[in-house]
Amino acid sequence: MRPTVHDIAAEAGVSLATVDRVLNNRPGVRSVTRDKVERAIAALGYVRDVAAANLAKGRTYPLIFILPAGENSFMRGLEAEVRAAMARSAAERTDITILSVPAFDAPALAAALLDAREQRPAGVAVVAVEAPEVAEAVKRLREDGIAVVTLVSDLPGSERDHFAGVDNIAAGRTAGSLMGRFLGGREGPVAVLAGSMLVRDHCERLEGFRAVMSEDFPGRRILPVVEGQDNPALVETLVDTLLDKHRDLAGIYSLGAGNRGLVSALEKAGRAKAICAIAHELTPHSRAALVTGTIDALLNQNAGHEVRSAIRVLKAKADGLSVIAAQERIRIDIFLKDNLPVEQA
Amino acid sequence: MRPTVHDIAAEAGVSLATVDRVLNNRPGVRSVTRDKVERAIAALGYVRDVAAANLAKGRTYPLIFILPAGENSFMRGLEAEVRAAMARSAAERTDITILSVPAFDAPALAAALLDAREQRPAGVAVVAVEAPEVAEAVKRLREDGIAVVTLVSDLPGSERDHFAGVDNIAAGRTAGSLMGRFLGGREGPVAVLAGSMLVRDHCERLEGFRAVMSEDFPGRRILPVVEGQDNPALVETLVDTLLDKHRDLAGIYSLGAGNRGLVSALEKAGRAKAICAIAHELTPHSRAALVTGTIDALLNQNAGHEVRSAIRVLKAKADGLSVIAAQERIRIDIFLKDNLPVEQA
DNA sequence: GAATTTTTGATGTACGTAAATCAAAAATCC
DNA sequence: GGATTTTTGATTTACGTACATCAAAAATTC
Repeated sequence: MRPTVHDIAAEAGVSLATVDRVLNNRPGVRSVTRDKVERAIAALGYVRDVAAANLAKGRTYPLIFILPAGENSFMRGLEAEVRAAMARSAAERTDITILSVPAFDAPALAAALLDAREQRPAGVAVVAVEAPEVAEAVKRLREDGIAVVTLVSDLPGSERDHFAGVDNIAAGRTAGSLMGRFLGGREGPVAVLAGSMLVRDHCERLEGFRAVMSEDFPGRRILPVVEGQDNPALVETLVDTLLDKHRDLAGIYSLGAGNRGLVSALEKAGRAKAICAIAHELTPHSRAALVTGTIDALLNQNAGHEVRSAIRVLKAKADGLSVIAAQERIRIDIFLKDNLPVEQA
Repeated sequence: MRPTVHDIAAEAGVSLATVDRVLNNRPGVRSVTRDKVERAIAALGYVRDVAAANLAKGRTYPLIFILPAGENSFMRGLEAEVRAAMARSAAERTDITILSVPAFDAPALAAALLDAREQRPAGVAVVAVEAPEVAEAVKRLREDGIAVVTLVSDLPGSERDHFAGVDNIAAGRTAGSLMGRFLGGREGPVAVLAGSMLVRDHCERLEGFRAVMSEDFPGRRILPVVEGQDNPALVETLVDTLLDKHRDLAGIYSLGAGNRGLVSALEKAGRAKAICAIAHELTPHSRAALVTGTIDALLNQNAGHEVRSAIRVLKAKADGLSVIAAQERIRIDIFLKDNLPVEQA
């Protein structure tokens, strides 16, 4: 059987109360006694029963998630995952609130962060927009002892505790590698479609993509980036123009959202099969396009994993514990039509 | 606050003892009373506090993992993950034992299963070899009320409770898709290297690979399968022969283990860059080969996920609970040199 | 060495559930 | 309607930890 506090008390020859004082860093223990207890803990290999401890403490973690509003499928999926986590809140001793802010709007985001601060949560998870006022707001939260985790899109240089998201430079590189290889010897330039250069994840994907293209496929011409604001209608118009202007277009890398617009533009023009399209995020729309062949490969970050990781990290930080970075790393999934996960109900 | 058994008792107007009888299916409750309690549970949205319940029960789950012996890197990684789970056993209330059997040896595996049965565990996880005697042994375990999960390689048609592994047909299809696209218009046949056709996972990968090649890339010639027994030395000899015999070889799909042999044969022959190699499982060796470019793509199943899923399922089955299949689905990871996870310490 | 402060022990309650016992009440049978 | 069986209530103990209180013992100070 696994040792308990009683066993430690017996082993160390002290009372239960003293063991408790040592375990929970309560004052009033001589250092010799403390040593005795710590030796007993080490000797028996005692580990606190977290379930029993949480039960006794009855502690809960009030957390706030700040997510962009709008019809972006990925973000709505992310929100669904947060709601799923809310359903588990009883078991996980969390108390989660969702705050919605306009997409790509730094002032609104900063205001929402300060709003969140008023509620004195244990932690805040936020899909960041890169701006000084946002970084400043994050700093204020941290000063109040509120843990802050950036979600999906990071805010480097700020004082956030952790970033729960994928390595977007690697994602861009992967997209570049796939694009280069899929195109093989085929002629023609490649277009890049982003949401907004205000968010870090998009910038990084672009950086990674360009790096691989120039290193490994230097002959391929990359057209200037087009920003679609993650808005399907705008994206469709932009792609219409691209297709019209570049009759020899070989590939499109869509590194943001708004895939619906991309897909309908390609299909409308009858160039879905001819053009190699690589996009991000597995949503019902992008999934369908992958199956029909309009999209050739999808890079995905698992929103569920990201949300669960953010919660784990926030709880740990709120308790002043460190996290095992490797364990919280979010992987980049690559989906072809052949390895799509079965659709969930 | 979340409702407790006391709240249900009050709401239903019965005693705590009666609530307990209903919750734990104990006898001696009239159906009218049972209904009353169940309505109260539904009305209050009561969910059992699993942590508290486990604490009170003090239940542990004795589990046995049966793994193939030998120097197969993937299997050793799998074993390491099982050992990691053993380290967590206190927190998870499991008591895990590992049994090692020779690889691809059905009689030995069947004997090990019956051995495991003698220890009356709550559940057994096994890397299956497909043979009637193995299926028969699994049946005996199930008759004794022992939960059985196949791990990595399945045993379809047997009475196992669950398969914790990837969809290997999809994995083979994915490999085929990548191979076809990476080769593009390049000339030359493709070789296929397996471990043994005695294990289901290898058969299925081959099936998926051949299906995609004939559907999507019908012009490409696929050479007859070569079996390397997951043995690096044997694999190297076989690949030497292949390279010698087919001077125009365009690609190699290695669907089993023994990547070390494949890599050294390719590099020795100076044809590492010219031949498109797709292999399975991320190990230190295959990782290095991916970085240098000898291997072009790696398909991977995350051994840690598989082990943890197997344990969750075994615990649930031991308690007679059902599992959410979608939640236990293991994904197929695709790694290129650009999206390799950072090496862990 | 007496007074004071610090350290330690003993004990009890709480968290939410499981499981058992015994008595009381209600339903069923003849 | 009395005897019997079934159902329900009341109460207790336990799981492993947290946390509080009060008294006793030990160490420190003057």
